[in-house]
Amino acid sequence: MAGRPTLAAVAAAAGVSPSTASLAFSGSSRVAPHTRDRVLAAAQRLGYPGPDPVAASLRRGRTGVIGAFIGERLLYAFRDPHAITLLDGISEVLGAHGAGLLLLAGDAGRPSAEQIARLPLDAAVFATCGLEDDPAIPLLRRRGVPLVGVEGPVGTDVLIDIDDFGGSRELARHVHDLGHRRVEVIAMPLRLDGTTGPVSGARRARTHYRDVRRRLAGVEDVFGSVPIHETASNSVADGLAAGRAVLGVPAERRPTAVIAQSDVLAAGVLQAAAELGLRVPEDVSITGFDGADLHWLGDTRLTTVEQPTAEKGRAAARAAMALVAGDRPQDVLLPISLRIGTTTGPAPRGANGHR
Amino acid sequence: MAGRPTLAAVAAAAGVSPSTASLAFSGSSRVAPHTRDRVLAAAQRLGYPGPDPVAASLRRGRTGVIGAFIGERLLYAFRDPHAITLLDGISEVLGAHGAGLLLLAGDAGRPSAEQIARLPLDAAVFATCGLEDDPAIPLLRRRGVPLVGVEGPVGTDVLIDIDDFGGSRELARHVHDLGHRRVEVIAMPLRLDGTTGPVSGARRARTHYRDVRRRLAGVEDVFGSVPIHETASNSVADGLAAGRAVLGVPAERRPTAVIAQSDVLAAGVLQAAAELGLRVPEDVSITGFDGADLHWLGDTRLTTVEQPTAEKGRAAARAAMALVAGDRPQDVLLPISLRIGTTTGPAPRGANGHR
DNA sequence: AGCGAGTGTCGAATCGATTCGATGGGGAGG
DNA sequence: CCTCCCCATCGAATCGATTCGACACTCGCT
Repeated sequence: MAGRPTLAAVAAAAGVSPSTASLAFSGSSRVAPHTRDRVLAAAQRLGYPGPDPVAASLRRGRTGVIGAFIGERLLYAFRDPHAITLLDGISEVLGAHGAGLLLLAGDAGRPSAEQIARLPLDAAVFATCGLEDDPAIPLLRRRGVPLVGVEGPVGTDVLIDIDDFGGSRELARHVHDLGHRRVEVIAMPLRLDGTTGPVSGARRARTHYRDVRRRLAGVEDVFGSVPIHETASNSVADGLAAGRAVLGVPAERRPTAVIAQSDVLAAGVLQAAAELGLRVPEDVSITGFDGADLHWLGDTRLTTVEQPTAEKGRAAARAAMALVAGDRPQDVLLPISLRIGTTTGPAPRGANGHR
Repeated sequence: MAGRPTLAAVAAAAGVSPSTASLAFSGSSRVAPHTRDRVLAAAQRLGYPGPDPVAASLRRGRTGVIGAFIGERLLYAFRDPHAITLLDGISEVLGAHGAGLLLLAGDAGRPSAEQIARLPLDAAVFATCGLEDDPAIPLLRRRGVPLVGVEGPVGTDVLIDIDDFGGSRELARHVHDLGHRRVEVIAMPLRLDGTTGPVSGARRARTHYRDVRRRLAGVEDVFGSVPIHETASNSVADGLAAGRAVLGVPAERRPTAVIAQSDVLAAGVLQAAAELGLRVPEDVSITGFDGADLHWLGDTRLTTVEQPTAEKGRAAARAAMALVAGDRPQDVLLPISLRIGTTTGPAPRGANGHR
């Protein structure tokens, strides 16, 4: 009688069997109100805090915990409003189901195998990491953990997706229609190795992230091969650095439009343009992707591809809950739309000469 | 033999007892290398993914999951770089220990009691919610879950704290020394009821958040009673709204200095000042609190009180791990320091008349 | 009064691993 | 050659609840 009271102790105190006590706590209608009250009173008296979640999980086979993988370290991932909104959507649905959200981030890139093996999970969502062959996937798969992928990884049970290619192409066409011919793409990391700068064809071909690859393809579908500048991570700071590199060149070599692969990167490029005294969109057009809420931009409205980020999160969470329940939910393809803002305009005259 | 293989099945296949197989997986030195290899080979052969975490948790009495309470909904909490940095610090330490971070947010303000009762937790950190008497605290306490508080809640086992009062007072003194006499505070929510606008004495006295209260007291220690404008949440948007209200009045009633209770709010006030054509710091001085990394401010360096946010998170996580291990860690008081930036300057002449 | 239906409670098996104390065998020392 | 000790392995209890099928009792109907 040293430790915390158990359900058995409560049952004994209430003069019922453990099974009845359990029924009383689970709110089953098969127990008489009178009996339930007696059990609850006994629990109150003994200071019993309710059934032990771990024991219940073992027996039930479900823990009520859904894991969310974020490719990077928390600090970096959450600099991105898009990632936060996505996670908020997930959290919203999970909360409504009484489930918990377990964050899986890594010190050095991703959660350790040990961590994955030791944590109780009913299902996992690959949220902000489009790594196509994340090593965690087979690990979890072997453990029988249902997997939901968001816009990226392969080998999951369900995929929540958007038309990256189509959206990117539509955006590129808009830029093309404005007369731009010298464009440059500022890309999110193509692989997880910290490389930055101009991207060679070989590296381009070995792009590790599906969303990155598809967005590139959309642009290339319109412009053909375009110069790509890779960033170390998807952040304003890296967008700024890339923007400086791409825009800080003699005017005749400077692109007239910069297509950033995310709004966060675009925000950095906007900063770089401001630093260099370039007017947007008169001197240079800048586009993003995501339709994130960049509150600090003030009046500037970024031309971007808007995706229903929160809904993407919700859909992912719903799919995860469905998988846990044993259903086989459908893949989801969410609509996206071009949003034309104030950061794109006609290409400057005479700027479209040779390159 | 239908479901996933169990440790017992592996043991049988390897020709050893379950206990030995368990030892082999836990990496105990008490098992012969030869035997371990045999067990591991059998596991490989059967596709055994390693010991079930839930069963292990039940037996061990520990789940390896630490909960983090964030007062608000994810979306709002993570708009604040300070909150993210704090959580990153927590995540860093937990990751190093192979523990997981379970996010506890709420649709409507906080996690439901049901959720708290059902989730497996070894300990919990009250991270970004300074609510002094959060109803979750007694709930968890009854369940025997060790609690760590960050700068706020009472009734936890360990408190990770900073000197809000001292820091705020030092900041206020700096403002006072610059000659400002007409100052106004823009406060984070005093209570969780969505009220905004000027704060009455009665409401001031019923401040629910400890950090808010202490920061107020620091200012009042220097300036005496000052007008307070309460915001609906700690966000740039609400800071902007408050800034408009406070600064958008005739110059003779306008404060010469605005003391915002967080950097995020201050960022909003800066925006409001810009909108109203007020120069900072010539026309109005603006201060923040936290020392967050507001990358979008460009050259503007906010005068603020800098706190070691990441270290606060790490300290909280270390305390949580220590509590789980059965230790009784000490409370932690972290140092803070005034950081004078470019947003404070001498009070405009002749502005300090009657109010 | 007898029978069937329905309701409330109970027993016992089960979820899957961990761990302590016991046991057996082999090697070293006398 | 015998004994003592140590090390690797094993048995069995345990963690705390859930759940299925069985059982007893009551009520209603004929």
